[in-house]
Amino acid sequence: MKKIVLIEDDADLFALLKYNLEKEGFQLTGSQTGKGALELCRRVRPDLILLDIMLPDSDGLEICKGIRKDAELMQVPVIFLTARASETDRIVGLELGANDYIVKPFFIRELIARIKLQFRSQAVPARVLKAAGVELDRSSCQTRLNGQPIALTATEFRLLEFLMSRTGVVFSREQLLNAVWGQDRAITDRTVDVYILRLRQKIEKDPANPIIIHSVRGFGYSFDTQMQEATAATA
Amino acid sequence: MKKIVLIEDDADLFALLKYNLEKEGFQLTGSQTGKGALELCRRVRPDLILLDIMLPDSDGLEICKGIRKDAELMQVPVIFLTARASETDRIVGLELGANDYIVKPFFIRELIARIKLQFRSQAVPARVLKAAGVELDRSSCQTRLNGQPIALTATEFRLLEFLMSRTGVVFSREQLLNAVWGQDRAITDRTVDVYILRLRQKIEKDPANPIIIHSVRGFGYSFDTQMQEATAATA
DNA sequence: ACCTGTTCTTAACCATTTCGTAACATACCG
DNA sequence: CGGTATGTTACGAAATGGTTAAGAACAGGT
Repeated sequence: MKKIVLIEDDADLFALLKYNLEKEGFQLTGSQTGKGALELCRRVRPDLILLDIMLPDSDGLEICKGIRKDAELMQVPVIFLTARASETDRIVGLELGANDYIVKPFFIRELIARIKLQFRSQAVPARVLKAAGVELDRSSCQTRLNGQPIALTATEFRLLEFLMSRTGVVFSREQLLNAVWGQDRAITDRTVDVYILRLRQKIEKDPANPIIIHSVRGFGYSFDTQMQEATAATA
Repeated sequence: MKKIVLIEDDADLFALLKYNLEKEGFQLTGSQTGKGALELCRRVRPDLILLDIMLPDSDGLEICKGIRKDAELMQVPVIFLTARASETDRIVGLELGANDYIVKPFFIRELIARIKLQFRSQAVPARVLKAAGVELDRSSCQTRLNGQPIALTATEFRLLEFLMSRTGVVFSREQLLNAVWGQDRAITDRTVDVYILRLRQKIEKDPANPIIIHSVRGFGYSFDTQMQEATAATA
């Protein structure tokens, strides 16, 4: 659960924001004065700070400067709440390290959207396909089976990637050739069989009885973890 | 000078934005269709992308997905231009990697503020890249290995810098040439190999068995300290 | 402008790995 | 049983990447 610190002197707005943000699932701590705001932040270690720029006893901009100087808080995103659009220039122009701002009056949903934006852009988009114990990382071109790295050649990797990107879908050899080998190739469709074999040997527990990469007679192949065997199993 | 790509189908708005953003000192390229937007971005290498969400021929959200999948554009901030506030939920909620959005109609100054915000928050981190005992200082262009300064040529430095700025990501020779040598070069991709070799000789303990700069056969190279060698499957 | 040492880029060679195919073996189906 | 689809094996061809060497381009000093 994400922790947010709110520094806002207007009691009504403070209560309104607290109510709505908690409803949204955030853990809210706050202060209605600027004094001690920094100490509060250091204590709480929030994931985000909402900072009113106009405070009766101190300046929001000063507090932000303090945050950026503090080694522990340096990285925490700060969203300013400002009363006048004309202030945005100061917020953005100065080297304050503000991450965003919002002009009062604003819609709560707008604020929530901007809060989520901060959390989102921090998260590195995972480019990993995962299914049936097989992990395929598109950025590092690595493949793991139950955590253990396995060596795939480039073509094997691309084929597996394509199959895993649409699990459960059966592709004909023709389609696989187009997708993995390219449109203007000149190779036999039986080549696909060989690569399916190689993949099975590398990722199936029992390559002779594949349970991940299935053959669909007359149609093609599919990566499918759900598929049930039609024939009765013997024990 | 910061380069911005603008994808906006409304000709009037396009012209208005182009005028104002260029006046502000940005270098603007753009397209009024969604088609080819990705190619445009790849060619221009913008520092920021402004993307209308509603395009006549394609979906801005799809373009954004494409941007996030492209290794070279992955990190470029995207600001959405949206016609309705209700769309913001989609922008933020989905895993699109939008960095900000602005609801039409908007004040130009507001947009400019948000653009600067992106550049600001970007500029803060990573003056020094550090990994696997390699320290690379972007401002002084100095490199150290385990504290000891090592001499890199300009190209070696840029290549290492690019690889280190995205550790774990595999780049093709083509991508590295684009990123390090520039898009309108005319050199063989094997040149990359030679530079990789030189970097290895300078930073790897055993250049013949590199553990920092990895070759990923069929794909390219990556700077990766985590990578574990995949052993051939044995029974 | 000239010299000089550095850096850049290419070409070539070589060891390996990977690719694609044919051939053979086995399974499935009516 | 015959015919077709798929599994498996083995092998030559092709591609890939590491490495070396050498000329071209460049930069800095004089």
